[in-house]
Amino acid sequence: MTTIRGARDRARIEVTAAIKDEARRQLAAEGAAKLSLRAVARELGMVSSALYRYFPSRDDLLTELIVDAYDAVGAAGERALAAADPADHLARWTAICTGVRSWALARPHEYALIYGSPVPGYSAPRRTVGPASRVGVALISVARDAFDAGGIALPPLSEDLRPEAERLGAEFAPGLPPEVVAALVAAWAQLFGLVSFELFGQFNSMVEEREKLFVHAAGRLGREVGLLPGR
Amino acid sequence: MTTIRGARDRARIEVTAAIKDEARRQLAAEGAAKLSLRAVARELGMVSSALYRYFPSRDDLLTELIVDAYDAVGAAGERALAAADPADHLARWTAICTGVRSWALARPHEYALIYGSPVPGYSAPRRTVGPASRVGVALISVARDAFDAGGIALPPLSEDLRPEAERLGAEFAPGLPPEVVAALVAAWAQLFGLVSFELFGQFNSMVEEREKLFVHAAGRLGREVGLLPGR
DNA sequence: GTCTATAACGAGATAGAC
DNA sequence: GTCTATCTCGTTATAGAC
Repeated sequence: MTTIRGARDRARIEVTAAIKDEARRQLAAEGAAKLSLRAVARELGMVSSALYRYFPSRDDLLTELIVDAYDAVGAAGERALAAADPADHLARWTAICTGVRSWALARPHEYALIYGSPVPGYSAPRRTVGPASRVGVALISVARDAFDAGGIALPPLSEDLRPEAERLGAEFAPGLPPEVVAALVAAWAQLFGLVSFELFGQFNSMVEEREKLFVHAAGRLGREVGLLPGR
Repeated sequence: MTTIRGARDRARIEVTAAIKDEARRQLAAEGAAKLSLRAVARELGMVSSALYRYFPSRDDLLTELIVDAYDAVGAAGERALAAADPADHLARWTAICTGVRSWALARPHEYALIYGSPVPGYSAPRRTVGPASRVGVALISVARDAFDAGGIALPPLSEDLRPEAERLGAEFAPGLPPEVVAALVAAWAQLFGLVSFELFGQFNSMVEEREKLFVHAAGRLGREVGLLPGR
């Protein structure tokens, strides 16, 4: 898409990356709420006003970090999915889940940025929505493969939730029955509940074997969506 | 527990409450990372050094807010449980879940304080552990009632997770089989995944009927733990 | 055109002397 | 407990270097 034309463009890309790297360091040290353009500039030996050539505002820098984080966790899930046994739908599902978890454990502050408390005063713009859905899209793709390969059997949905599930399915997972769509949305949120509890310390001095518990729970989530192993 | 002796104690209690109220207001406006004793004092017309007579440090004030929040969400779950049909185990489970969700929707910033991103530089002391487990204890009690009333049937646990589940069960849910214990821990985390996704904006411009989806998912969580309706 | 630097604004936090 | 001097912040205007 973007072609690099010369030294000028290359320098711009490098400086942009340096700004984001430094911003991520501050994210880890102080949290997103205290991310400051001035501190980033100071650390890079620049003057704060120079940053505005690269990011029109502090919120735009935040948005870039958020989009990058969503893309990174999405890519981690997709990579894990690509490496899984293509014939085992439940294994593919669990692969996405463990891919997400591994990424989160490796980059806890970026995880907190996107799945933790909202940043006070910041409101995410539309362009975060697409990247934010990448993990969900990957989960949907596994459910669709399993459905196409042999159907998925789930108990019927209650009448009051079916219209919503049908609407969601039409928009995000066309072709999948509403029972699966409802289970998918719930499993999607619940997956991140497992990761957040581990990362945010709720399991401290309680759960020791976190990976084993996670794999177990992720598998049960897959079954909730109707997936069966080895099909 | 604490007996109120006179006007001095009453004044102390009132000031303490006023400090916490103001701190909670700042939590909502600026986030936990920016909670500042000075700002609280200023807003109350006090001088910052005076606050140290009530809270030895900013972290102690934070701890108090965290303990209060855990107690409040725990009490909300327990209250909802007490109001549910005692004969319907699945309804009792779902009652706890909706009680937690309602509390979270009513006090989103206190929810974020305890279930959102960790506060940079703050490390929760031991005394938060007890209050933090109240919701979990309520969920366990429902599972125990159902188990005592007629047993719970779940597929056996994989060998590599069983020791951990047995250890957890011995410590937190004695008498319950390890399959139920593992399901309980996972469901506990997943419940807050559902609430966090709704509260932290992941459902924005996506899920509309959030309560309906939540009730559905909470019921499925209860079934994952082995609960059946009306028993 | 592209970038950086200087300076300034209004708002707010902070440290220390008193 | 008060006051002040000095920091921080995001952001903008402007001027000049490449």
